[in-house]
Amino acid sequence: MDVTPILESLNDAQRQAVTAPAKSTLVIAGAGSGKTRVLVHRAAWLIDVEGISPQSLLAVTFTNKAAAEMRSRIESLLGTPVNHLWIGTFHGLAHRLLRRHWREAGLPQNFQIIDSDDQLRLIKRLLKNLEIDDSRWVPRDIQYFINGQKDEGLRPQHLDDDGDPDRRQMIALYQSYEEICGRGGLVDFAELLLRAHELWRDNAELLAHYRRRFQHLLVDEFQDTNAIQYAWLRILAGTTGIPFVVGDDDQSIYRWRGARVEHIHQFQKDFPGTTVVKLEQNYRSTATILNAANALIANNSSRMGKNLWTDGADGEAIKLYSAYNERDEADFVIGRLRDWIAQGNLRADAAILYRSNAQSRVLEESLINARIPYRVYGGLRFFERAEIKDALAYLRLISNRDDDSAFERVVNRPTRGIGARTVELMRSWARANSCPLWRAAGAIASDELSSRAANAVLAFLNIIERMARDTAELSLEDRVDHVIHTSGLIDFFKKEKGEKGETRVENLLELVSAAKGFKADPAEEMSPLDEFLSHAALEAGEGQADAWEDCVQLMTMHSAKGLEFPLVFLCGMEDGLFPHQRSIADPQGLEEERRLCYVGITRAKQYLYLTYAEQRRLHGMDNYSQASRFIAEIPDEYIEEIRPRVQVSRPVQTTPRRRPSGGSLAPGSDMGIRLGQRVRHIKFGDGVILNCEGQGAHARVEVNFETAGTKWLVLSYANLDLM
DNA sequence: TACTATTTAATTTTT
DNA sequence: TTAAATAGTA
Repeated sequence: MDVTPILESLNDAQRQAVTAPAKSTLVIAGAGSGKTRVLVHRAAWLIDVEGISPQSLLAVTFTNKAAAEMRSRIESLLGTPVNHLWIGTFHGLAHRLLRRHWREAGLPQNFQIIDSDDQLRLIKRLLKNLEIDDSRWVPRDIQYFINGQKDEGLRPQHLDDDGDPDRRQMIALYQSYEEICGRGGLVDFAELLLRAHELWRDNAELLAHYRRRFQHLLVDEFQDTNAIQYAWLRILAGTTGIPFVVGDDDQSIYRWRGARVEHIHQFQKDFPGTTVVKLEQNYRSTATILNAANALIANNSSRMGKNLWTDGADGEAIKLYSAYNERDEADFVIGRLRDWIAQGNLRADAAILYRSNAQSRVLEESLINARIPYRVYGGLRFFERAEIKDALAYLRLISNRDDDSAFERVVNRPTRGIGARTVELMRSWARANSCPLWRAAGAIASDELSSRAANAVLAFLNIIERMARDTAELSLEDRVDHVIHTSGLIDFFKKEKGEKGETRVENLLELVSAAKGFKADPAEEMSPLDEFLSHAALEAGEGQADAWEDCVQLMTMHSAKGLEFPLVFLCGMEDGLFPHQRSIADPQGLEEERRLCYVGITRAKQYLYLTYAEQRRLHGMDNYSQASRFIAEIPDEYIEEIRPRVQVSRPVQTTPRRRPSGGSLAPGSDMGIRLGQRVRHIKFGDGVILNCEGQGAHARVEVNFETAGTKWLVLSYANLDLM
């Protein structure tokens, strides 16, 4: 067997990982060290060299995108399509299992997957039903609680209230939520994982079957596994399965949604004799960038320990720009982008990264002014759009009348005279009889309702029944097409004025094309419709379609994970913003922020800019902040500070004239500023003016504050009071 | 029922 | 600031 194609392009460490003996292996793969490549080559190695059947391989990723990429790279490496190789997300694979074994899993055959939006609605409705005050019991908190428990593999009956009445209530709500889901055949994301785990736990034969089948378990982004995902892997591996997991403890940034880096340590305990391979050679960034990243992350405790290196050039120093405010910060970035583009570089090779989405606004405005095309990542995805979810809800009802979540969504959409009061009656009847809304609707229509309301309700029930009947024989796309028209959704959105309505109609038509392009897998034991609905829930689609044009990339540092760009800006490097205020107090939180910063820095291949604003408008309030502590954690030798281009530097107006009304300095005014003048700042307190420079809107003063130290402030923003 | 005024709160996000 | 949710009005 010629192993050259699989091994020739690998370095020693990568090769060691790829050819590791057939026992558990842990690969600690630093940023840009060829993590995916190792997984892909390992799969190829097992299949081609070790002669393992693709059937015996299970590859798990966190996103659909990563799964698709892995499959295509394996196939191109092997030079042939690989069938019967299971590659997917944890959720996708769990879903597959549950569809195959719905009976054993205790689910109805046509169970539906609900996304977090549906889940939240369900919880809100539940609170209404139980007449619980939703300001005391915040739906989001309850959702967080439920998902958190499920992520830990815990059912309500496993939970103890510890005598805490609040907790008891939470558990009770969890319980009620489960009942609703059970009644409607609804499965949320966390439930997919939990059920799949229980399926194996409680069915020895099934488990034995899958253990026999899947000998090799390949796992990507292992540092992001949560408890139930890890438990799922462990139960599948048993004592015979061979896990090959790849991750980077320094890039774990999803603790807040249940991910536990600790699994990396736990793994070595659970699988004694694990081969550990560290990939530390980086093929992405300059030495300067790597050194900075290494120095930063060294401030974290309990790491596996790892030092990225490159045999490439040092590259340029990291540039640090301290802006007056967020506008100035944006202008600075735009200036650099202009240079970049003028030098003939691709806009798409530049990325602006930030901690929170709200920061994109100012940057976007400046980009628009400068006429630089850009693309913001994140935001609503295709299958998450309201009109699409409406259409899907009709389809869900066609598939399953008991789906309360879908029922509530479209019962009066478009409006058909079924108001809040009528729905309320249905809810209480349903609650009293522990039955789905569909049955309740039929029941109250025949006695409790006024004839007008009853007619409206019956009309709705009829529409659904008729649609189900009339489309049963149609193809999926014709079915969708029929539904969006006869449901009245198209007409409803056509009436909506402005461009919004148009877009919504277009999106609905796009849904028909999506259905047309959707190829159902005949091997799956479900109807094409159910399969399409599952697909819609599990794969929410692209955020923005116009990825073609060459444009600057804007995204949060979280969404940048896994990507790389020749030119990167990390904006808003201020304490309070990054690290975020809400994480600053908690050591674990702070470490996670630091890892996020590490992720951000290591996105850059050649040029990295850090920028921060001395003053930033947040929530309509002016905030003054210090440079992020992370900047100080990077050794000076790697950083070059860029000073704002100062044109004139001379003292302004040395003789104080009459103060402006209120004693505060109006924007653009130079009044009252002289060296030695005592001033008071809303946040920094009292201080003395040491220095001034510039004029008009750009005039700045250096103030030595008694408690906050010396600072440069822009006069027109600082709102100093003369003392 | 639909539109408008008022209140409230405000990381990060994939499935 | 602003977006979303809620309350109040036509």
